[in-house]
Amino acid sequence: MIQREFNDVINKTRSLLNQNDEWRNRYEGYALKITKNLDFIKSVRESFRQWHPLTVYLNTTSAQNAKKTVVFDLRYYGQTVARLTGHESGKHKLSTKGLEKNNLRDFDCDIQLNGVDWVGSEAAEFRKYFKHRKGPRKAENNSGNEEHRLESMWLTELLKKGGKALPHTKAVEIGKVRFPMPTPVSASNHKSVKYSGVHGGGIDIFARTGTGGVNTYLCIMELKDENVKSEPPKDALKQSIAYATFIRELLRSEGGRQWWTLFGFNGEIPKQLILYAACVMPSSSCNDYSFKEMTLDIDEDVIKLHYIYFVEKDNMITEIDTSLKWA
DNA sequence: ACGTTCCATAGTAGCAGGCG
DNA sequence: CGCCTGCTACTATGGAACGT
Repeated sequence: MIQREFNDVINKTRSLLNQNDEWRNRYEGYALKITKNLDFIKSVRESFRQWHPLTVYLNTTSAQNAKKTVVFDLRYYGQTVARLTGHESGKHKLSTKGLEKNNLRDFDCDIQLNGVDWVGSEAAEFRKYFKHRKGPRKAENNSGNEEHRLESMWLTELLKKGGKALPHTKAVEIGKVRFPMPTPVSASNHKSVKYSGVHGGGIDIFARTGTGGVNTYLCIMELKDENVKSEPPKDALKQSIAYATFIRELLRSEGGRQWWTLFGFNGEIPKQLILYAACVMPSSSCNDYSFKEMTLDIDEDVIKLHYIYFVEKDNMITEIDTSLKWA
């Protein structure tokens, strides 16, 4: 029975998280530091504009270190092409250090920036280059990047102001910046979850879904760039269930209350926490609907399973087949 | 009816590009 | 360089949708 396989993932993940509990203090520290820096991060983010098609990301390390300056990643089709260092003074700097090789290889971009002014002509030149460049990476070395592209496309979709493909679903951000949520477990090999400490896997797409109040749930989505027999939806789901299990344990841990706020909620954590775990995959003949409405228990809390099968053209979502009730 | 969160729409401000 | 114009990221506001 497939439900048993899913429950095994939960039990395995919980047991790993109990055997290795270094993550508890570590993640509590993350939440404390990030919360402390949050206003600064937000103020820097609001002090400059995001230039389409470049998008701004913030990682955990940078969020923790963001006291006087904050480093954002600037990504193009999901790939980092530059770093923006925001300063209290508003004099932000742009640098391509360490990224030049791939920028040239993947995007034919030979512009090298060494901490130039964000408002200066060199930075403008750089933005302009990507603004006018058409399409993602050059095809000959695009292997491995497809998932990044789709992830970025989905985040853009879920952060749109209106007319989004998946209504009432919004990506979780930190200080109004895209934030890849880390975990201490690796679940990318669907056959076995393992504990990986600081080198754990990240949640592909982390969102809130619902219309407000107790009717809004965190949704842990695992994105795949293919939907084929060898890597079917249920394997992606197992991955999202493992990460959802971590989020459940995190929210029930010492630092849980602060994470709840960082994730975008004002109130207390509900007595019964409901988390959604979903696979996000291109629609194909392998679409699986068998786990629709399936609910898995973690003590008093639950994980509800969902699917999101989509059709995409030119980096835009054109069709959606989902169990999320808002679509 | 209230509280919460997301959505739609209109208005604002800052950038890019064109032109002299 | 400075001015104008169109475009777009962002903000503000009011409303919708849900459970309690």
